Amino acid sequence: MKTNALFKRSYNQALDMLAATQVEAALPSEPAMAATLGISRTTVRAVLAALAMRGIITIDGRAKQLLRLPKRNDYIADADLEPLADMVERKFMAWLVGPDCSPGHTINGLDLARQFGVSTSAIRDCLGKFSHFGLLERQSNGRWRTLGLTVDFVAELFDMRELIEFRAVDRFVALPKDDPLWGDLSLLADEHHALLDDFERRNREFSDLDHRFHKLVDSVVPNRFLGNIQGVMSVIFHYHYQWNKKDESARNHRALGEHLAYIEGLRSGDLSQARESCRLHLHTARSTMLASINPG
Amino acid sequence: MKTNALFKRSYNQALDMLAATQVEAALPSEPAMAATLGISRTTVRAVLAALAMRGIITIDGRAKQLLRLPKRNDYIADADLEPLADMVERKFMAWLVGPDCSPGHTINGLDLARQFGVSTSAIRDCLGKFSHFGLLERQSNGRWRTLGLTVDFVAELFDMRELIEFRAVDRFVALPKDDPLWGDLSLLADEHHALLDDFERRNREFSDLDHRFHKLVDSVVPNRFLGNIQGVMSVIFHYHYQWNKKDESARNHRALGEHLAYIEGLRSGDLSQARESCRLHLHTARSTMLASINPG
DNA sequence: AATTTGTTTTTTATATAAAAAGAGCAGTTA
DNA sequence: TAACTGCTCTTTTTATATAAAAAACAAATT
Repeated sequence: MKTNALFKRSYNQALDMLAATQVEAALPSEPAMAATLGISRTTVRAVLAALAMRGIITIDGRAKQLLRLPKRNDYIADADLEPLADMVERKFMAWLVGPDCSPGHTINGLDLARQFGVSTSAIRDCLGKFSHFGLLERQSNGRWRTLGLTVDFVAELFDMRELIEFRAVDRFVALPKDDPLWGDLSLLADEHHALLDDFERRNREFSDLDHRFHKLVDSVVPNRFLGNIQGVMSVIFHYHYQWNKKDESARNHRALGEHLAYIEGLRSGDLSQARESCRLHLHTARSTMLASINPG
Repeated sequence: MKTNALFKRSYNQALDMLAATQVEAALPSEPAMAATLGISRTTVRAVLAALAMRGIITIDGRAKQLLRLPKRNDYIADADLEPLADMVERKFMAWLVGPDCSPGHTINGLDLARQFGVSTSAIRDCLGKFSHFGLLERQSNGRWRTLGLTVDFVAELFDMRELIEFRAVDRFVALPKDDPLWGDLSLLADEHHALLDDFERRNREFSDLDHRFHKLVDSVVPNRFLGNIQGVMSVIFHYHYQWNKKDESARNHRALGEHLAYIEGLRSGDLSQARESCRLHLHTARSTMLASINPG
């Protein structure tokens, strides 16, 4: 049956909300809570019922009241709060780059299902997703073969990225000076400087900033296929950098500088300067990725 | 349970083989038949058992003999020989461009399953596939929304195609003169001329030739993400042109001519000529597609 | 009259079950 | 001794069943 991860997440969120409420205060209506939590009223009602059962609130028709502030052990342990598909994806990526899987390996879905503690359906969905990402191949007999996170794969991924981003740069430079994107770019530049100023403490925030910066640049050429490719890239980057913490700080510092040069290139209005600063940055990113995949 | 389309196809193929055999002749071994039909011995045995049951052959250990030649009604009707996934895909594409579906429409998986006469799992797989193709979108509440085969979609599809093929052209022109691809290109040019010479009768063969031509050009820049995009394109083209037979002959004739100019452009070694002939052809393809989607 | 709650109906996500197809082994035959 | 058959075990594919979540509806309250 379906997992109730949504319920558990919402329950904990509701506890957070109650923690900021006065005891004996009246609680908002069900539709209001549903809107706040971004879930359906059905789930809100399930959460409210559970809270009442635990003695945290009382419900009498539309009179809902907070009886006591939530305590630490009222929360549902976050062990199984992750959506199933995310968990499978995470474990699968770990398996894919781990020692149990070499490129060209034939995948045994049943075996993976047992290893991950999920049903074969979940594995099937996951395999389908990654095959669209080009990490797997479906053979004629219906079996799956890994292609692996190889040097070739990364090279092709970056080829595609460069193709797309170079075109975006061309369009970006040509934007009229009153386009709102220039303002967004300025804000991002400020964020870069702020991060540099407090780099020791905040360097881990770079990953998010990087994502937003490239997303902004690419947004001048909206294309849903590009979205797909960016999806692959963020999955790869996400897992990749999770396993390669070595030199993370130095890497981020260098990238920050390159971003600023890239932003200057865009602002200069000079196409060749913009292209060159973009090329430099993407080249560094490619080398970093290749070096950490192939550390030999 | 799993469909036995493979068994049925193999059974009919076996009948074809038997039709070319002498009555009372000894039949090949199971492994031999498995290799010939490209299936496992398990399925061969199921087919042989069915043939024996029908009195077409006798089996006694390894002594297998043809009793009588197969007749027309020995064949399994080809109604359900199509793999399930293909059938669902076909029906889904038809539904997607049909009157029951407008862009932005929320998809009811259960309803589609009933309409198509398949289980919801099959629909789910199909929706997953098309979402990677950018024709559908998954909403936060887990529902699917159609984006539809709109003008925007086609524009983005062709943007991507042009981006990829222009780059391929650059690389193609720079190939050394002894590269085997030049020979392949010559063969394709010959096929184009042969098709033009007998255009009245054979113009329907253009679709296949078109596919092979572009595949050859793009093969100079191997990239698995590109393969994904080409996958979308062939699905779209396949269904699109199936429903738009109008002006097909004239369209194919024009494209043949453009292909030949394109081939000349590549052979000339002159980059700007190659690019221009490519641009012209892709531009025509784009207009044709847009015109037939938006006939108003 | 506009919300809110209580209840019912739909729809989705996942596990389970079962058929189909593949893989492999041991004994047998040519 | 090399290939073949009969059998068993494994893996994949699909349908079905069921819990979770959403949506819709109706009665009640402010």
